[in-house]
This record gives sequence, structure tokens and C-alpha cells, in this order.
Amino acid sequence: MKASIFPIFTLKDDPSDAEILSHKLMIKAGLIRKLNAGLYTWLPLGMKLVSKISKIIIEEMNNIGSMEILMPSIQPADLWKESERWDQYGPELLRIQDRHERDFCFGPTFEEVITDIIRKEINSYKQLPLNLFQISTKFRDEIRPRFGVIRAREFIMKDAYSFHSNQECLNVTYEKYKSAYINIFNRLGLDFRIVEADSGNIGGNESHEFHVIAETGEDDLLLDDSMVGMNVEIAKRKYGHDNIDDILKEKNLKHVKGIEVGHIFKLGDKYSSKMKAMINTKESQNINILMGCYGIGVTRIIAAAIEQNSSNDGIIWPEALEPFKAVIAAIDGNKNSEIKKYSEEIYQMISKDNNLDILLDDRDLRLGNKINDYELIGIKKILIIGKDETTNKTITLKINNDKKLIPINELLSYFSD
RNA sequence: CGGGGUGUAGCGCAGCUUGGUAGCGCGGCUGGUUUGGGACCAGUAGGUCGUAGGUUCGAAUCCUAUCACCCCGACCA
Repeated sequence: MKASIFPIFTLKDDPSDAEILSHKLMIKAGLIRKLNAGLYTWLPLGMKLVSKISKIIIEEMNNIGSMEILMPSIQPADLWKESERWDQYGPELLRIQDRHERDFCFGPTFEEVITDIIRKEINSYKQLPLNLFQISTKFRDEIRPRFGVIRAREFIMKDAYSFHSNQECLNVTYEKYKSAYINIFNRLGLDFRIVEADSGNIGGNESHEFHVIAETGEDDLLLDDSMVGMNVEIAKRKYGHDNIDDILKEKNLKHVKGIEVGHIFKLGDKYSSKMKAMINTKESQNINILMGCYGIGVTRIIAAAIEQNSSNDGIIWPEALEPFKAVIAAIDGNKNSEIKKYSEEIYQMISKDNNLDILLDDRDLRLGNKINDYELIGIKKILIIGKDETTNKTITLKINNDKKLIPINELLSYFSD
């Protein structure tokens, strides 16, 4: 990819309306721009990260037999009235009318729509279990949007739904999603914990949250030495205390802050009973379909990863999220045609011939400007090409503060993982 | 919704106390010198000072209303 066609919208100053590090860096590095409170445009660099995360999620969903679909973001009120959530959901649900003055909402979640599909398409236990997911834009009219994309009003979320003819099958599938989630967050290189959780507005009877551990997290988690802990609401109920400190002392738990990036629920028949999503059993009986639902905050993950490991100078991505494997910085490349030609050759060799995702920075900037951008964006490997390198057929590889002069034929060995 | 803060050029800000018709840095554009960690010189474009009303000879500045955004809280994935 050439920088002349892949726009790099970096800023020198901190944005005036961002407070926490990830929010500042996402704007400074040119991942996003704010349109309005809680509404963000994803610029090319940001979209690249959305795609990387989506790709991993899709792979892991497919691995457990969950197939991708896409539902409309605008949903008719009738379905929400059937589930009785039209009245329950409150002002977080953005209600809109079409030209015929019929009521709709912008979907904050999709239990109603998916249940409607399933009740129409599925009639028999023989068609189950079934697993479907989508990655799509959701809208929740938050009381107070904040922290950039962490609590945005419009955001991208993966939501999966499972359908079963018996509880045991739901239980097994629930565990499959849990392990898929563990794979996803491991692959993303995030430090995370699973906690027992409240099922809240979505409903159901068992639920776990996945949290990225971060100081700026909004959620309070109580953890022991194992991977699984609980959130504060559960702890208070479980141990019958309102004072967290008492619980911590009594149960020898640690208190940490987390950013919720995933949440899985056993819904049971909450939606199928209200919306009459039924199947025939082996005994020719009509029963409600059992359901599970499984969410991941795709856009929130990006902010969470930045919160977890970055500096004031820039983003430090986990390997799976590095936007480019390396960048080629030509010094004076636009004036000196030899340097330009040599840079293009190197680019051709590692990017085109070896299918590595490389940025060729052909912008007419000084080296210092370019390097500052790379530090902001979080590109670790910098290949510097100037007069000497061009003459001697070498490359200067710069990683952090180490510079190494390497011959062209050894270059590729620095990219074998 | 309660409390606090901010709206002035693309971005970051000063000017407001004490009214006299707008300025700085960065960025942009043109030309030139440069290019190994945010270069320099010369020139140049760009603003209904959030919006509406009021006071005044005169308002970015004073008054009233209103809108937007940010922070804390309540609430929430």
C-alpha cells in the first residue's frame, strides 16, 4: 500500500474533546473522527483494524459452526411489542417513524429479528441446533456517550445467536462460544478475564462477561487467582454484602477495572415463548426453542487494546492488530529518482512478491515527520532508504531505537515469524 | 436529569476583566534553499467570533435566551 493512496490523517496536537489515552490516540493517529456525540467516522486506518478483528471473529465463529448473516439495522416496532421490550427498553432505544408514520427503531440488539427469522424457517428439532451471527452497526442512545468508541452510541458489534431443542444442547453450545471467545481474545493479544455477570436487559439465566483489564475500564471486577471472577453486582448478591472492601477481605479477592468486550447469555425461552418460536419434538409435541446469544464489541476492542498497551507518543499494537508489517521510508524519494526507484523495488519484493502488508511512504515529508507518524500509528518495523542504501543495495531497519544496516538479500528473513 | 467547563481560521489556542470591527502556533497554497528524528526564507489564501435577540454611536468582549460539545454523577454492553 502506498501512502499516497492510503491517507494518513495524523494530528500534531491533542484533540480538545478527548480525555482518555485511547480516545486521544485514535483521533491523533487518524483511526476515527467524531461526527457528533458518540458517533464516529472510521477512517481507512481505523477500518483496517475493524477488518482485522472481524476476520479473526469470523474465523472463530465458523470454527464452532456459526454462520454469518446480516440483518437490517432498522427494525419494526411490532416485533419489539411482541417481546414486550418496546415498553421496557426505555429511551436508550432510538425510535423512529417512516413516511407512513409507522414505528421503527434502530436496532440496539437483534433478539427480536433473529427470533422472527427462526420461527418462520425452523419447524422441527431435526433442524437444530443452529448457529448464526452477524457483524453490524448497532445504535444505543446512551445517556452519556464517552471515552470515544468505548461508549459510543453507534458502534460495531458481533452478535451471535444459537437455537436448541433441549437445555443440554444449549449448555454445550454455550461452552463452545466461551472457548471461541477465549481463542479470539487470545489471538488479539489482549489481557482479559471472564466474569460471572448479570444478564440485564437482554435476559436469560446464565451469563458471562469478557473484560479487557484496563485502569480506565468502567466495570469493577472481583478476581481470585483463576481466570474466572465476577462483577461487582454478582459479588454483592452472592456474598450478601454491599461493601466491596468487606468482600475483598473476606474472600481474598482482587479488585480490578475492566472494559467489557464480550458478553454471552443463555436466553432459554425468553424470546421464543413471547414470540412463539416453536418446534416439533420427536414425540410430535410443540415446544419453545431454547436460545443463547453472544456479543462482542468489535469497535470497543480497538480502544481496549490501546488502553492496555500504549504510550503518549503512540499506539503499541498487539501483533495481530499491527496495521502494517513494516513501512518503507524513502529519504528525499520524490526528488532523487534513484532512491525512489530502489524503494519501489524493495516494496515490490516484500509486498507484492511475498504478500506482506507493507506501507510504502511516498509522501513528500522529512524523515522525522514520517517517523513520528509511524510511532503514533504503531508501525514497528521501519525500513529507511536513503542515498547510501540505494548505492550499496542495503536497507536500514529501525525498530524502536535500534538501527541495523542489512543487505537486501537478508531482508526477508526479518519478516519470517 | 443535577453539578462543572468550553464554543474565536482545517487543528490547538490567546483576546473578553476595563467595548473601538480579530491575533498567535501548527497546517494549507506559490516560489526557492533543504531532506539520516517534527527544517528555513519570502510571499499568499482562509474567520457571519456557536445561534438569536437586547444594551450602545460602536459588541468576540456587557445582558438575556437558546443550541452544541466535554468532564463528574445517576444509568448502561
